[in-house]
Amino acid sequence: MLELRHLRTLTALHETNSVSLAAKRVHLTQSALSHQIKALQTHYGLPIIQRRGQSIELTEAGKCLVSLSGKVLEEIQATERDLARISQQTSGSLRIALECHTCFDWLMPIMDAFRQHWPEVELDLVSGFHSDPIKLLEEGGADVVIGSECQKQRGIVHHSLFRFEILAVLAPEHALRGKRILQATDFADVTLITYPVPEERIDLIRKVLKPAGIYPQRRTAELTVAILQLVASHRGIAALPSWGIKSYVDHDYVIARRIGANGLWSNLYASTLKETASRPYFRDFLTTARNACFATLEGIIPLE
Amino acid sequence: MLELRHLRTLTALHETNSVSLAAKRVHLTQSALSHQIKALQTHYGLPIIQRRGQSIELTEAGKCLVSLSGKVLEEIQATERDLARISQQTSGSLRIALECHTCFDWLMPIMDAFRQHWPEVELDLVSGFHSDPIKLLEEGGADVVIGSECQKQRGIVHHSLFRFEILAVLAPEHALRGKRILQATDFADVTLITYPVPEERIDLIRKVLKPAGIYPQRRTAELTVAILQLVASHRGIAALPSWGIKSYVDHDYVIARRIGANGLWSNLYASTLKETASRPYFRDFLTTARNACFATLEGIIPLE
DNA sequence: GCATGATTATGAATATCATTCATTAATAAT
DNA sequence: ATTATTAATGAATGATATTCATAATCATGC
Repeated sequence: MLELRHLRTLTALHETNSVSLAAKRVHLTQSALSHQIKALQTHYGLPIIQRRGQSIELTEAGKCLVSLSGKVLEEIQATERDLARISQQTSGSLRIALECHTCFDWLMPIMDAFRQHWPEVELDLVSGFHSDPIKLLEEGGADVVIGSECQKQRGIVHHSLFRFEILAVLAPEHALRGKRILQATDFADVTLITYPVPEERIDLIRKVLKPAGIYPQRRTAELTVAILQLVASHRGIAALPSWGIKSYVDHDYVIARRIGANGLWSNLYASTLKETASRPYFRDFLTTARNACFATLEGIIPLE
Repeated sequence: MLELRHLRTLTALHETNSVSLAAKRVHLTQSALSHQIKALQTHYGLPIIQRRGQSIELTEAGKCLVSLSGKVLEEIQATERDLARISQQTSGSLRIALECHTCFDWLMPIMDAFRQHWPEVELDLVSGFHSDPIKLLEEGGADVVIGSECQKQRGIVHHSLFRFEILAVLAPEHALRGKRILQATDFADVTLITYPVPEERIDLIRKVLKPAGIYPQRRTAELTVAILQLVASHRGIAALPSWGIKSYVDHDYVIARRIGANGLWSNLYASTLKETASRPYFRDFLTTARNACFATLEGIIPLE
């Protein structure tokens, strides 16, 4: 018989077009999803998915169930908000500190929705640069830190968001355009365009260039668009999340290249104090953020 | 985590105001529901039900979840209809034979809804009296028989609908009005008003009067209202399902009395051929009928 | 008031069934 | 061809919902 877990699986399948990726998304194994799918198919006597070579595609029946899933899961979320309201756990503060500037891109619409749903929660972005953002939580300067840190620390909980690839961004006519994959040495003689944060917070430098002993020139800009403009006008190369530059790449404004054979990957977490983690409005924020990211951002992978 | 089974349970609780009755409704034990409820309550940190002496009441949180349940379960049913449409198992015939005339009362609105949902299914009521209605199924004269028979028979499936009480119906000023419970002997000198069907199909006669050797006068009428009119004008006593006379009793048009210490009870089944049982439109009809009956008719009890 | 019958709650045992594990089959890329 | 991914499958496992047995709670009748 149909259960909510099937619906959750269906949406994941729909958004990933892959059984194994969808499995990660719902924190199960690929095998579990295969079994679920098979059970559904025999139950309804209809194929739900169709193999299309490597990836899969949803059949008409599958899409039917996905659209059901969308409606149902939203209604459940809404009801759970109502329940929080009844238990009067509806107010508090959610001040978000961002470690990575690009995250503004996907965070904005989520914050708008959040304000609608939790009018009594004081929602804010913590501005300015902070050398140790996790410290902000303990000091009471922020309630959530969105960053790549996930060291175990008493009193702190790290909620996984997703894994994403950082790509090198070049002008379309750049000399390196011929290479499919860039190596550390390719950065020796270029200017690196970054956000105005210290070296150790730039993954490309910390994980790739520094180990190779390469220290390129740097130039900074505050906004993603500004960085891309500099790149497009041949002032240098940037390294940005794949989803942050997608639309610019699609419009041939810039081109993107993998860094290293396996690519340069980074993880994103939403870290909070233990007490914040159990607040209904934070749980709602978290699931909304995850759903929105997986639905909107291409090329991201679930963590754990 | 919330699952559909919880929602199904919630609606059952809402409609019965009793854990044990709700348990029967969803074909589980009372204990299972108690555990489910407890799990939900600890999960949301809110009480879902409240004991009110013998019965229970839903709290605000409970009602919240019930209204969710209503929406969600309907959407699922609708989607499952769509799936049937995709698998093209959407046409056929559903000719319904009624063993008990009173069933018109609840069947009518269900048939109307059914026509909307399954326009390609030929829906009909098989008219006239039939001595052996189950035979109609084998002969191909009907697709569903709604009656109280449930003898095992190869090729036939009996789908339980509900259990209900048959009450004696009297004029408010009737001589027997003082008795809370009527016995077989009380029927010795009265006229029994029934539908125009043979004795063996009238539960009161078959189960109560015949065993006691009592054969009262009989008078027949085609329609329930006609029977009640005769009762109200002192032409005799009738024996009808509790839910069939509720509104008349509520308006003091007639009064109702239990027959025998434990009451006279009867079961209702929807019987079909095995092949009909698996048709999506029949399954939809069945769940709709059950839901509608349990939601509308008071005093009925789930079977099995 | 006490006993009785009916209802709900609870803890331990059980059974069910979803999930994982270990493999195989299928597909794409080098 | 070979290797690397991905999906499918059957058996083993593990989690957990359900039942069983029982206690607690509450109305009702005597």
